[in-house]
Amino acid sequence: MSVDLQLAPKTKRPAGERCCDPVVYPDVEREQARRMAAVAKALGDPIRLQLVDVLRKHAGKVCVCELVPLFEISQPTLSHHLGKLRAAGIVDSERRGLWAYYYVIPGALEELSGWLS
Amino acid sequence: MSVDLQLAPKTKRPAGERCCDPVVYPDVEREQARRMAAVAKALGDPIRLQLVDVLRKHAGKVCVCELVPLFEISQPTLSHHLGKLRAAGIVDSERRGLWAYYYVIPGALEELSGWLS
DNA sequence: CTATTGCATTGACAACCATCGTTTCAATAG
DNA sequence: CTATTGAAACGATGGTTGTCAATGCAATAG
Repeated sequence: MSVDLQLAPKTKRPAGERCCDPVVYPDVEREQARRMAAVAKALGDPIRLQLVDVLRKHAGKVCVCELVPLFEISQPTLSHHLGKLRAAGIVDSERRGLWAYYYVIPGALEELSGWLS
Repeated sequence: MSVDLQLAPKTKRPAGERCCDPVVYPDVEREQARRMAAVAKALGDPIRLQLVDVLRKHAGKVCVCELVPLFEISQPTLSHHLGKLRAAGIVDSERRGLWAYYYVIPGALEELSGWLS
């Protein structure tokens, strides 16, 4: 994430003049921003953030039935949240018999994490 | 962010038994999750994320009129986005003369950044 | 001082998307 | 067969995102 904009001088000007010239914004930036915003948006719910937290701790895999009692929401709602995290590319699941085991995809949070720090 | 849950064993069980016992979830965790999710939510839009990026780069202050030409949205819409970032405690503004200068509040992203990495 | 110009915020509104529960269903195990 | 897990479908509610119009302020012009 590097922008390098040519910002107009922030000095006082007489009224009647334009404030600043338009600046082109690189498209690459826009794509990166779109990706990172999608991840951030998926994390923008306390339940989903806690879900990711639990899944990251238990690096292996956690079955959905173990997640349900942690939150005061119904099982279908939890399933819905997991589906959103999966759609955002943050987690994935693996079905073994009756149970579905979720895990955080390695590196899924790297881009955002790197940009933030 | 430390959860320390007592997860039930992920072994196969005969049908007819409950999958796992309910587990208490620490309230402290919940508050942290709520705070970080609020920040993530504010960053969950490409425009807002790029706004934060630009403001972080120009650590000083950038006037709104310089931000407008960077995005293909109207000025009021940009103002709304800035308002959301301010409501989330990520940025603040300072008015000098005609212009409003925005800056990222130091440390505003630290908690989320630390949890992510 | 008053009028005018320009920057930024705020409000109202339409269109869209998210959240959540209830119900339903496919798949699996006994 | 029955019981269980987890996901999909539906609808009700509420929140986002965007525009335009109106307002609040600062600074210059007369």
